[in-house]
Formats: sequence, structure tokens, C-alpha cells
Amino acid sequence: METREISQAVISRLPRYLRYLGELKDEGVERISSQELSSRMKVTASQIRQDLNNFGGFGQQGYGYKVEFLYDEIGKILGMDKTHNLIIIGAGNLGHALFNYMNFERRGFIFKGIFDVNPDVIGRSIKDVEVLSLDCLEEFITENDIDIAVLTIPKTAALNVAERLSKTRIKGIWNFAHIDLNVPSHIQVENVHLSDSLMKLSYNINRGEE
Amino acid sequence: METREISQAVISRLPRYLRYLGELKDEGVERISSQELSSRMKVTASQIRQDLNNFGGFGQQGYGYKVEFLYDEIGKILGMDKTHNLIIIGAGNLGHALFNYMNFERRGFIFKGIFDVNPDVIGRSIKDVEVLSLDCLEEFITENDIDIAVLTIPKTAALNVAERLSKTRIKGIWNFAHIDLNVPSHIQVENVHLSDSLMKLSYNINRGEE
DNA sequence: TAGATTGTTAATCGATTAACAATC
DNA sequence: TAGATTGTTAATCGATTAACAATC
Repeated sequence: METREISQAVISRLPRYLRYLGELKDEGVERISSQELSSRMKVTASQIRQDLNNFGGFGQQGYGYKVEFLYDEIGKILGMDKTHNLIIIGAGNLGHALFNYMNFERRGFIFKGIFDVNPDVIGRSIKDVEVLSLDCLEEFITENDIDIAVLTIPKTAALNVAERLSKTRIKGIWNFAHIDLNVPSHIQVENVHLSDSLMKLSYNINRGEE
Repeated sequence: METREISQAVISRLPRYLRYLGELKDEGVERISSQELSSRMKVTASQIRQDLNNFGGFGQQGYGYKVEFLYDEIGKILGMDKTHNLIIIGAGNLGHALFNYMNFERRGFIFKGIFDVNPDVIGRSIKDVEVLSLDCLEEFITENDIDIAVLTIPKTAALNVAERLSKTRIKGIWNFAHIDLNVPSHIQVENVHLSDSLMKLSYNINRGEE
């Protein structure tokens, strides 16, 4: 329905808006102006208004924005009003950690299963959920209406699994493997390259010294 | 020594260059042109040359770039020739996972210690390293020449710890808490907001459907 | 109504891409 | 030398900021 595409720069800022609005809501603040919000968030008021107006007019002239309303609207834009079924592929430390991390479930991200290739790990239970063999991957995705696969496996394995996922109903891949995936355009990939992030920090630390 | 500031957009791309050059090196490729690299990485050759020339002329006209040399140079720019001492604050699932993740050590990031507040956890061992009490934080940082603190604790605790870290010799914070930290400018903060990332994926999935 | 603040258009700034002269 | 490809300047594109008319 939308005509022009909204830039990823804007999308990236939405969760941050949501976070600050959540805090305001918790503080019992009912209304906020772009000016006030801008000084809290250390961005320009202009940017806030521009960003929001990509999705419609959420404010009232002369008044500002209703915190709760805006919070809900941004939530909807980000799809937080829907639930998403996830599986984790890779029951190593990181997969384990994400699986145990409950806060995602509050947001409608439901972990339905966890997979591994290692026979020593398959069959064990994490949080009452059994670690499954990768053999049943496709079947499980279909039967459990899985939308998102989280990849916490080494890079070579990730390429192979991404290939298999491409032929399923999966809509998105949350990729923690240190490699770029090549998947059809109907599958969205969101990368979390931890080592890239750490290298960036390293750069900035060394720069800061000069 | 450098006069103009290099943009964070450029810095963010460096680890990706390093990754691709590493692959090329492994494949035994000795030289590569910006054109060839651009088609592999799906960026423009212009961008590659512009990015690299922020740091100096690493190529040879008519020839291209020596893979190994360029790999080493980018590594140096990112500080991969130095070692960094890290501590992890928060021995929960995520802290645990990062602590166990060996690949960082290959890059010169040495995990020196892990901290928690929970008395049930303090004293236990992870990889032969004892989980320490937050009480000895400052002392430990000084005695072990710690450069980077990794924050894998809930947001309120993170604010408090960041405050304490501000008064130490710490140069950087790798922040996994879902909150923006306020620290003096001599401390660099690199955020990994996992829930923000997942929300972005959620947006793109729902958008993709239209 | 007067004051405040949005929504939106216009101006600026920065980043990306294109072009080409320099040179290996 | 001729060909190839860099380093770098110039052009374009997009994103951010400023300004202000619309309006609550």
C-alpha cells in the first residue's frame, strides 16, 4: 500500500524510540514534545518528527505526542502486536543463552525449538525443550509455523543451513554466524556480527588514544 | 596525527573487508582488484577505493591490491595487532556464552575475569576462572590492566556499573544491556542491542509480506 | 484568541558513486 | 610501450537539519 520505501536508517531508529517511550510510560509521563524527547535522546527534534511522519501524523499541533499512543503505534509498525515463532539452530553457548533469554517472549518472539548436529547434544533438554536433530528441520518448520530461524552455528554450517532454509516457509533469519548469507529476497536477513562489533570498539579505543 | 575524522560508516565496513580478505587469503588468492572484490562483496569498487584511501594507498596502479598485505593493514587499523584485556560483568547466560567463545582470543581479546552480584554464582568456576564479586571490580581492573568491560547485566545494574567504570582506566565498554549508557568521552561505547536487532528483523518481515 | 508544536517543504550537509588523470 | 587499475577529484544522491506555515 505504501508507495515510497522507508530507509533502513529510519527503521534502525524505531526500536530506540520505543525504548525511550517505554521509559516515559513507566515514569507516568503522558505527553511529550519532539523537543523534550530530542534532548533526552540526543537527536534533533527535526529527525524525530521526520522519522515519525514516514508512518503518519501521530502528534497534535500545539500539544505534542501522547506517550502511550505513540508507544503503541511504533510497536505496531515494528510488528510487536504479532507473535513470531522462532527456532534456534545451534545449541552451543550462544544458542543456549538466547534460548534462555526470556525477555524476547514478552515481545511476542516465541522459541519453539532448538536444533543441533552434535549427537552428544541432541536429546538433551533446555528449559523442558528437547534439542532436536537437524534432520527434522524442514518438517518442524512446517508443522510449527516457524517464521524466524536464529543461526548460532559456525560459518560453513550456516551456509548449508541457510540453503536449506531457503526452501522453507521461513520469513527471516537472525544470523549470528560470521559470514554473509545468500538467500532469496523473500527471506529477510538480520546480521549480528559480534566480532565486527568488537573490532569497531577496538578501532575507536585506539583512535581515542591519539 | 590524522587531521580529518574518519566516519563511523567507514569504520563499520572495515571488519567486513577483513572477513572477505581472510577468505581470499585462505583460498590462496594473492592479488585482487577493487572491481573483483566489489563483485564478491556486493558494494561498489568506488566505495572500496574511497574507504581504503582514508588510511593510505594500499594498492598499486595497474595491479590491484596484495591480499595478504591489505589484510594485515586493515587488521592493524582495527587494532588487531594489539591485545586487549577484557572482563565480563554479568555471569548469566549471555556472559557465559561470550566467555566461552574462544574465537575472540584468536583476535587478541583476552578474557581476564568474569563478575557477578549473585552470591549463588560468585565463587563458581567457568573455564577454570572463578566468578568474582563486583566488590573487587575497580581493584581487579587496575591490577590486570583491563581495557574493555563487557556488560551483560540488566539495564539498571548496567547504569550503576557504567558509573563505576567511568572512574577506572577502562577504555571501552561493549554494552549488551538494553539501555544507552552515559559515560565520559574518553570511554568508547559499542552497543549490541539484541532486541533492537530482532525488532528490525520483525519490521522487515512484515514489510516483505505486502 | 495567543501560544505552542506539529507536519512538511526547502536548505544543508555528508556519504556514495562516477569519472578520469596518474602511474605501475 | 600498452593495458590495467589505482588514487583522487568532481557529480550525484540521500539523509539530516532548519525553517515556517498549518493548526490544535
